[in-house]
Amino acid sequence: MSKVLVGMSGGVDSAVAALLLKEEGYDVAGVTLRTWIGSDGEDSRCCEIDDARETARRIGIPYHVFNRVPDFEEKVVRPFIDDYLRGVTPNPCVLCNRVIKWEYLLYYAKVLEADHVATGHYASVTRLENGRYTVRKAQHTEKDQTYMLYRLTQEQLEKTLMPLGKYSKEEVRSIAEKAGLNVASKPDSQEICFVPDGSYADFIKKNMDGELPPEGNFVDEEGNILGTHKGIFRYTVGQRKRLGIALGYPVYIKEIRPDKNEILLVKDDDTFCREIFCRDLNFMGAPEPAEGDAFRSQIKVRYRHPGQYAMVERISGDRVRILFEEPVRAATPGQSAVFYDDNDCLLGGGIITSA
RNA sequence: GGGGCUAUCGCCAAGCGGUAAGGCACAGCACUUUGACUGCUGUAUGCGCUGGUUCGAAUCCAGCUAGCCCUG
Repeated sequence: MSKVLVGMSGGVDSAVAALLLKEEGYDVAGVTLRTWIGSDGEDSRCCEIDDARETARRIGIPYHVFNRVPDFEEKVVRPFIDDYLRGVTPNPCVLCNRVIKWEYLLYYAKVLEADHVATGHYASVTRLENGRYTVRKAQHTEKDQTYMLYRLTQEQLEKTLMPLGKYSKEEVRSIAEKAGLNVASKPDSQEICFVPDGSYADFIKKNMDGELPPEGNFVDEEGNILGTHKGIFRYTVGQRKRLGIALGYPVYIKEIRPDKNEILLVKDDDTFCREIFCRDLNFMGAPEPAEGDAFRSQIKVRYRHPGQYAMVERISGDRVRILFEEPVRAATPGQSAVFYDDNDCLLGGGIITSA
């Protein structure tokens, strides 16, 4: 019998993933990686251990908790803070999946002699004809989570099971309910797990070293000063709210310029652009393209983005140029551009450097 | 010194005697395993101040105050 380690967050999704695998006949064990301890001593929302343990007991599987707090701090939280301080908008979940979740899930799978790891992501692991592993978008596309998974390696995917790809959120909840799991109606997780109150600016102030980034100017495209911003780490491209500036019409952030400590504001239509560049590439369904090669692909520029067609051209070892067929809104440095084929399979992706 | 104009929510701004539009900003909620976007809801018992006319005034009248402009 094949043994599988299920990463359990304490939420419904991973609980049902464990349940389904158990029903399929796998030898299932539950694992929670403890990644964060809130300042008030509470567990972060990413690892509500009591709920996970209770669920495991209910399903009748062994359950383990492993401490990865220091790793998470170093590999996810630190870069998150550093990015914001340099005027870049990070996506910690994308990073965490590769360097924490899969990294340590697989490590413990080896220790516990499990053949597979599994999670409650809404996505399916698939092997393409070319022999490569990839993830396919969830059938219920509103919940599709493949965007967050694009950094996973072939080695990680090879051993991964995602049982929820065919299910809708409603079905998952109803399965949980039928099984008598107490997490059945638990609210969906949201926002950054280590910033539960959603106020990441306060979080950064509390956790950074050194001086607080200074105030600076909001400017328009002609260089006119429109107002004062409260430190670039508080802002992101495409942002409209909380600028504290009243021009009579809404304005959006087009660009954050750390070198001048200024922020460029434009009218809504001007947040669009056609060309962006990426680095830190990872190829999944697509084999590594040679330098100079280009392919057409559907691209998501943020988690909730329907996707738009573009040509992706590898312009150097770790750099790609993306030219959209239609302008894309508020592509943001630090966020990821993720490539898909027409069968909803993930081809690869990278981190946006400039738009 | 004389003449003129303007004073309505944090900003802009409708209103022109009948019981305070709207935009921006702001706040809350919804949406969301990132940041955003978006949507919905809320926000002046009061219209520079003091009197007066009127059934009724932000809207008419008088005085005062402040700012702006023109003229000496």
